[in-house]
Amino acid sequence: MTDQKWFEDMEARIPHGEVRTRFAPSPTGYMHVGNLRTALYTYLIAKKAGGKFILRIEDTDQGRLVEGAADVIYKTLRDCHLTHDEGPDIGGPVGPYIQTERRELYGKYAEVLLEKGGAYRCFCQKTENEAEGFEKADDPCRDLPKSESDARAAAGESFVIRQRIPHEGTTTFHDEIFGDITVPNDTLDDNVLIKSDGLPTYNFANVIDDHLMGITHVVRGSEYLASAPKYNLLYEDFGWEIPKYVHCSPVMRDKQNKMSKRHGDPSYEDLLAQGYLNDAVLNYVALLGWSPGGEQEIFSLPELVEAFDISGISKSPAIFDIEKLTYFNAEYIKALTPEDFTKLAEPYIRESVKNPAIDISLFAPILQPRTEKLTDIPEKIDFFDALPDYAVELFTNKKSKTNSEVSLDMLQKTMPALEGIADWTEEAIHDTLISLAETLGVKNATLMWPLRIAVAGKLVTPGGAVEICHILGRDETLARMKRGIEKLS
RNA sequence: GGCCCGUUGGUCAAGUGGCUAAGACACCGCCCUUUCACGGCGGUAACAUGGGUUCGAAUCCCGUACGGGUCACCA
Repeated sequence: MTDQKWFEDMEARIPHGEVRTRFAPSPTGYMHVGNLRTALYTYLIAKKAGGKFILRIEDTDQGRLVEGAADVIYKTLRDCHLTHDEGPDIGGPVGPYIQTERRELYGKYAEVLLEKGGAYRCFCQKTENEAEGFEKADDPCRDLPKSESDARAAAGESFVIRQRIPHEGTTTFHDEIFGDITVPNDTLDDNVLIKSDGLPTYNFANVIDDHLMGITHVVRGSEYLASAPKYNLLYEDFGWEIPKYVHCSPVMRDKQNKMSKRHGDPSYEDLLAQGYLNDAVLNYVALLGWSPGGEQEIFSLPELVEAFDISGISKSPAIFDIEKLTYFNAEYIKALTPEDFTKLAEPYIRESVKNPAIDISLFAPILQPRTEKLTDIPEKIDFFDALPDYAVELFTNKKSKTNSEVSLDMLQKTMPALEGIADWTEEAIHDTLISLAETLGVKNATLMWPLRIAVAGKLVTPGGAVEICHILGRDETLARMKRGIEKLS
């Protein structure tokens, strides 16, 4: 096959007439919150337009390869239901979808650019102290005659391929979020396109792949805003259509710094481990830097697809607020069916409640309305397995009108009542206690407070005395009350 | 430092020349209650700054300050 034919075939494969977006992470082994948000927006733009969402792995940095990193990406997308239509794991019409598997292709396009004059070989060796590189005007290779350049390359001399950027004029590009941006060309450097190991840099691979994959909207972090003019120049050199750019501002940890693993900020995986639900994280993250305009805040993924619009993305960076995430999480937990809640909460419940006699489905009603994070659960119910050694002072509560004597009295009168209950149901316990309080002429709290303290042994409990007694079972309840009476006597 | 970008309450944010400047989280108070919580009700709190333009500027223009990005054979 001639090269001409090869290029024609490549072009022929490009899909047209549909919105195509791509999430193009480099495989680092974990998912940043900011990355997740970019993936979400990318997905939403495609799906809102009925288009395709594509996954491409950008692994051209051989020095940073991480074992199994791509799997983390697949798993995250799957868990978040950001289903891609094409990608390394499922294939597609414009594959391969991993850049290292496309390596020879970049070389061919670089040759084309060399031919067109949009790039040149640079034979200068990189040195540590000259990390800034040569001033482009001084780069002796920029004006090397093509014949000499070809000869030295043929002779096996090591080189990189650099983009030849005009010294004069300005370049303007349009971003969907920031609008038109114009920069003087003399502030742009002749970046390396092909490294000496033959692999492309991000700057080149991106342009080639986005074109060959028919990408219509390039969604990425705003750190690429500065190099966007160079990409435009590349598209122009090739005579290719320029995609729409969507540069998203970063997610920050505070006013000054981006969120980062280094600073100990949580990644997506960390958040899950901290007891956050992936749907809640996704919902929160969607609203971090994007506003639907209305007052709705809780959105399912299909609702996000419906509501999403690029014009709602904000220009300025957004600070990640774990407290608001926690609020979303609590809302999502409350919205769970009791069955789903129990299933999700089981491992956390079992951390504290090892007694197999206790039916853990009983916990949903008391835990679900007051659980912000799944990891809060073990501490909340730690008294079920073993009664803590508590202070008698807990029996004293002003609002409930209780003190040691009152509590002792209440406990002693409550015991026989509970012993007499036929069916140990929540309703029966409740009714028995309420009518007893009425008979005794005391307010409900005066009766309930000492009971709750006696059976739980702590001040703050999920649920009230009735629910706790019910879960504990009659024998354990009575045993704990007896301990309370002994304590008070 | 050059170039580019941004700036509404503590945080996320609505707002596109007519505002008494939404809403949410957080915070505070009150109510309810079998504790805490949940729930209900209410409250504190913002247009970085100086000049223009205009009958009128959070909204348009210019400057200043502050913050960010970028200037790698990393992405």
